[in-house]
Amino acid sequence: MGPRRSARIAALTDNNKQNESVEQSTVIPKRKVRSKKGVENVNMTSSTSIPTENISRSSKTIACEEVTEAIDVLITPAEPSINKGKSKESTLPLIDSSINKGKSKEIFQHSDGSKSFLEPIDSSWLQKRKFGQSHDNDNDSCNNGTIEHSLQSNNVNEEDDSDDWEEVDLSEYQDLSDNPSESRPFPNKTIQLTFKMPKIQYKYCAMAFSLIEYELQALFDKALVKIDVKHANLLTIALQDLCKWWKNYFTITKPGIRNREYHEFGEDGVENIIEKDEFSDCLPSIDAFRRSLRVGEGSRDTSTQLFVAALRSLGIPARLVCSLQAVSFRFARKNKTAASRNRKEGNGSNNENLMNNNINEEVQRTLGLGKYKLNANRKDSKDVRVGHSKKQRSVSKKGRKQDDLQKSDVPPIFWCEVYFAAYKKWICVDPVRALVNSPQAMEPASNVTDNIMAYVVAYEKDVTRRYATQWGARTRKLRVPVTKDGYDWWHETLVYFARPYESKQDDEEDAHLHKLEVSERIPTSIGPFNNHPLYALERHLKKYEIIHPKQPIIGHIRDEPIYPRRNVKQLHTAETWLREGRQVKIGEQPVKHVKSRIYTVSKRRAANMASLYDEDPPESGLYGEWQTEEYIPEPIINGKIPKNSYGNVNMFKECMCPIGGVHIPINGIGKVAKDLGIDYGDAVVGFDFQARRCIPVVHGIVVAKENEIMLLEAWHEHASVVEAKNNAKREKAVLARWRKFIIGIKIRMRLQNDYVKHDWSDMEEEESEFHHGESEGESELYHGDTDEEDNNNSIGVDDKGETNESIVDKVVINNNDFSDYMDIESEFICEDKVEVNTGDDFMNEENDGEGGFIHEENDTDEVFMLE
DNA sequence: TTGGGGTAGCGGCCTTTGTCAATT
DNA sequence: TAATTGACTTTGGCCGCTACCCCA
Repeated sequence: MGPRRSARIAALTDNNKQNESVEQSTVIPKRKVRSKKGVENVNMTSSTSIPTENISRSSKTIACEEVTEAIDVLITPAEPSINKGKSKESTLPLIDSSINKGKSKEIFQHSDGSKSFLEPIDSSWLQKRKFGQSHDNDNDSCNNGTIEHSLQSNNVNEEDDSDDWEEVDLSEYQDLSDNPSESRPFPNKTIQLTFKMPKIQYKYCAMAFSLIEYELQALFDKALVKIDVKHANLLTIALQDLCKWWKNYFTITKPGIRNREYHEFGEDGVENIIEKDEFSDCLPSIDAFRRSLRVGEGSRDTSTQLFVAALRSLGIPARLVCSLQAVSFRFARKNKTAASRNRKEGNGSNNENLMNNNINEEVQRTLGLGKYKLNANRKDSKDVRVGHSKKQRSVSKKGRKQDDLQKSDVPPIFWCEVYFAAYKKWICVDPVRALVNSPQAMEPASNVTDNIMAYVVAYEKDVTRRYATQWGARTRKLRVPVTKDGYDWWHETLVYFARPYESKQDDEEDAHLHKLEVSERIPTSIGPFNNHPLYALERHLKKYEIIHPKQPIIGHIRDEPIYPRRNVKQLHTAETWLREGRQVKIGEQPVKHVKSRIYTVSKRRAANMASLYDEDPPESGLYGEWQTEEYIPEPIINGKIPKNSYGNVNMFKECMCPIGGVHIPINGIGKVAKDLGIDYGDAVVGFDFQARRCIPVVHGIVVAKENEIMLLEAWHEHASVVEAKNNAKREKAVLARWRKFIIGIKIRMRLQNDYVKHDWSDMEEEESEFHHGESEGESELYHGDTDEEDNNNSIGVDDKGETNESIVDKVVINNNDFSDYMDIESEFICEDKVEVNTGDDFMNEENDGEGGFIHEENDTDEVFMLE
């Protein structure tokens, strides 16, 4: 079996990192080598390595498997006499075909005490066998597409299948093998290399492998010796036979995963739903998975997954395909129907309606399943919920028969694909229904709600187009749509799972899928033409669309011409094209007229006037892109800026700037230009729509280029003058506030000096009266007869912020630069602190006093914040 | 069973250059 | 007196899509 497996894998390649490996395999020339003429001998030793290119490739391949431990291998020059394929040490015992042939249900006692019809996988021959297998696989990868080296000769019936091997001119290698000392690729010295040895992972493959009847294995061997159409056909037959055998072997007990609606998840959450699911089996561990294989029972999903494992054990490059049952982003249609029906009929109470809805949901779900039925231990509860529908009862009756599951022709969620190197294609294989190369059979009917085909993935690749016969008409619409700004959720998601490199095989497959997409058959009904990516009908055109040109006509449906979608063109008004930086060519007439939308007040008035005189409402002419050209701005002559009818310059795009002009995007600079006598135009860059009014957005001005420097210099000068003025204004305002603040302090102190020392209660009363009597600002008590006198009574604050009033013991401004307060003041919040040490502790309360300050208590100082 | 046609309901997009009074 | 600023209004109407129903 070993050498034949080598051949097989050479033809079809390793399948774990399938694309990469398969690509390598496809370049393998016709040459084939008898295992008798092997040129290498591999011994297992413990040493390290001089990795060769081929070996490193091998190691790479193995690394794709689940490997954990590394061992060292010593390669010595080949000894042909040993590798005649008959070495007893390297030859595994022959498989007794009776094990698999007709006696597959024989019961064996396993080491763990369990019983099954399978021979225990830890039997010695199997251990040896899988050891041989692993090396065969490894070595195949080492061949680099030039020659195959048989490392192990565990030759099962070698004489029998020797006819399958082709004679290859090995003169080049004959020398090598006969005279090891002269070998060129391997000099006459020991080469040590290291690679990782696969661990227990092969055990699972071996389990599946051991189940397969020997005739089937032989058939695959025969089919895989060569890459041509003849052998590809043989491989198809082998796959069909394998499927039939698998269908008989594996008993389907559950239908598998089904699509759910959003509301079904409720409060249970996804995990609980999965565990409670009656339709699929939740395999919590690899042991459960293995047990399912051993017993030969499980859901349809498990069946396919195990089948893929079996295929891989045969060396077939197979990959699992899954039609993801994503929860729809739309509302549940059926439920809504039922709910509305109940509403209309008005039968029963709300609770009854609710119950009916639930029942209807179950009915729909069950009907959607077609022939599926639950297994025996679940059926009772299900029957109760299903209700009294006649149709449903019939489904229920059918469902009791286990055969229904087995014979079900409802497309599964899982299936697999096998790579045919001869065709350079992945071929669909459905082990549940024993179908080979029937991709169209994988698509569920449109009325089935439990199986929605929207995203079909094969490992890391989206292969939906291979299976969706109505990709553009139906399947595409089931997906989360691409947003207007181009965000494609699905594409972005797949990026995380994609390999960082693309192989030749990937390119071929992508090209094939693309070909399928663009060659989708024309729909046979009207509906699917709506928004179809390839075809279009005139009736589905949107308001701002037109078909141009009206040739070619692809076909007709009910006497209505079908046009290619690429001929559907977008139309715009002349104004909209202008905003895109394009203008309508001279002499072009609108290709379509639409009723003008009445949005602005001015348009409404125009419409009212029209209706007053029984005139037709105003219309807008629409133009296609082919009727427009790039906007050509007018030139500036003698510094005169060309303007539109509103006295502005349209600057929706930078390319619309008048020739010889420059856009200065500074607001307010127009005033400076005006002062200098420079002609300018306000630059309109867009529109705002507020309260049913269209307001142009002006950003800067447009002037002649020769005036730009002069204008900018004047602008900077103007800006500095304005800034100085503003600073002076702020400074004045801040000083006024400081004056007010200090006066407030003075008032408090006077009050304290005059009243507080005598009687606190009196003070409180009088202060209360004081607050009521005085509104804000200085108290009249401290007003002089004149402003001058008043100022003399107040505390003066010089530029350094120091007071000249002796009654205040100390006023400290915690800021070195007084001017900073001006900036702060402008925001009406002063975060810097003014420390006031009055010597008395009379203001230990928060107060928004006459001076407009707030007192904050502090551990160490009295701190006030200006407001 | 499938699909067309009609209807209802909903969400979202479209619109494309004021006027007047108070204040500075 | 001219220039500037800010409030006003307040929400329409249509398109496109989907769900649903009825019927052929």
